[in-house]
Amino acid sequence: MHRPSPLVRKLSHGARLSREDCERLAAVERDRRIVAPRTDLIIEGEEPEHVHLVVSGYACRYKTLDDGSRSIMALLVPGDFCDLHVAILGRMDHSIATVSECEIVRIARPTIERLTERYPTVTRALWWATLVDEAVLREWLVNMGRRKTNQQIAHLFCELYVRMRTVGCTDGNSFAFPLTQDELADTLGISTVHLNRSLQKLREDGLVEFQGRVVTVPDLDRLSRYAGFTANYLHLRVLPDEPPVADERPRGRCGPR
Amino acid sequence: MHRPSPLVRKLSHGARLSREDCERLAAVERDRRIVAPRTDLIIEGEEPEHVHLVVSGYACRYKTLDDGSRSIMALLVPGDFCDLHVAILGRMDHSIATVSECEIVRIARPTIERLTERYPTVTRALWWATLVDEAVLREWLVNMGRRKTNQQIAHLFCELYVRMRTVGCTDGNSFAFPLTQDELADTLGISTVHLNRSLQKLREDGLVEFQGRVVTVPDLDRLSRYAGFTANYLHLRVLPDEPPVADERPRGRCGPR
DNA sequence: CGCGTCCTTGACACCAGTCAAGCGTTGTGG
DNA sequence: CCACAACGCTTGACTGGTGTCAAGGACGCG
Repeated sequence: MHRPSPLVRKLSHGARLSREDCERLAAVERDRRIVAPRTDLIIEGEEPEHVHLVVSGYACRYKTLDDGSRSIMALLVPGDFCDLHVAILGRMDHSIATVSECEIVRIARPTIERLTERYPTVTRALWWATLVDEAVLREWLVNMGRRKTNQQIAHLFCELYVRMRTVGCTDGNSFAFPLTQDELADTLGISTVHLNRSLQKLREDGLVEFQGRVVTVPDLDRLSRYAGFTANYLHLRVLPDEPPVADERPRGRCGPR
Repeated sequence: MHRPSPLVRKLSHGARLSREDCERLAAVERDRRIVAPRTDLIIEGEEPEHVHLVVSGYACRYKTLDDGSRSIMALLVPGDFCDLHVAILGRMDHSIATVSECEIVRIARPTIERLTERYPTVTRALWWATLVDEAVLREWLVNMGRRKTNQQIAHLFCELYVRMRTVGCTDGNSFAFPLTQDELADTLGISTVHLNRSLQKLREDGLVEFQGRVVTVPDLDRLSRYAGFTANYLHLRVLPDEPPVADERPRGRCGPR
């Protein structure tokens, strides 16, 4: 027996998956491909035939406005679907790109449909995943609207730490974080310069370390208190006290191999 | 034959509902109750037994932070579900309150489950509705992050005009908008004073009128261009050129009666 | 070695938040 | 019917957070 995939780890918080369910999900994940960093997977306006799933690395949802500014509306980590919704909505209303090098699974739409027609538990799990995505979006909205910059950054790091841990992609107190500061600024809705200075403040206060595409959170409790972070909106079954998995990837990578 | 309910009008953009489907949905909407303005329907942390649907009036999703500030993460207008997700996620991660006086339908969870088990088209329509909610959240994130205040306000008004029109709640160029400026500021993530001054600017420029809980958009095209608004993320089948419905409610109210 | 990408820093302007007061409207009770 | 209170909108003054522009520096890659 080998370790479960990020997807299975994540979905097991959303439904009680039988061993068969897990195997069905695993079967779907077989066809993987490596995608270079900063590569578009889907572009706004397309009507893709495949659903994409991140197995390792970071991807993001984004939109580019008329004036050239960019908004990153979601970070996709291992176990996250990129576009489960497109089967129903039809046309993409935003683009998706890799941030780091990624392993991506492409799943034909009929495969998903077959899965959801036959296995209600799997359906429920997928349903759950998209609802959690929605909850994350709401929290980001709160973050941008009503928290001050430092808290906002800290909050994002708390969230990512917990999300990465639930899919087994943390290494002790650290996790991979391949975004440039420009990209991070675009996800927080602030300017690069301001982000840079705020980050320095957080480092000075010993709340986070940030070097070489790896973020370290020395004391998650302290950072959470600082940011006003609670994991409730992630709707994890096993609460975030779940001990980090023992053996993990070395620095700068994320996802199983 | 009487006019379709806001819910049915809205969902018909998401799936090709048969007449029977429409009747099933209408049946569910029979048990209505009036709720006073500024009343909580559900509070963060609860595990409600019912799903709520807005038939008339405005409601909102919101969170209150530790420092007392409030963030409004969604405006719910006629035809919108408040908490379809709670059946799967279990616990509410935010609260929902009425803004104006509302007509609210309460639907027992088993009723929803029965509906979705038997009628795939209805299921698809509900699925679609929650995905549109998610798309709206993404657009709001863009709005807060990368548009300047005036555009941001204008964009929200464009969105609401189109949403209200698709459920038959506009009156020519006008629609009900019962939020106070404090509430509007909390949904845009800015301060009341700043909002007030920005609003005045929009009025001076003749882009929107705003009086007595009614917003008027004299020229939707102009406002859309100003705000950088496109309706694509609302995923409506009939594009927003759809002429406003002929007979409509008078000022200050919304929703059928 | 040289170029490009990303991070860092300084200077400066201005957008936006806060505090505080005034005004208008509404509704309620004497 | 009027007075008062409550609420929401508006305004001014002031401060500080945040964006912009620009330049320098560190690092990695070809």
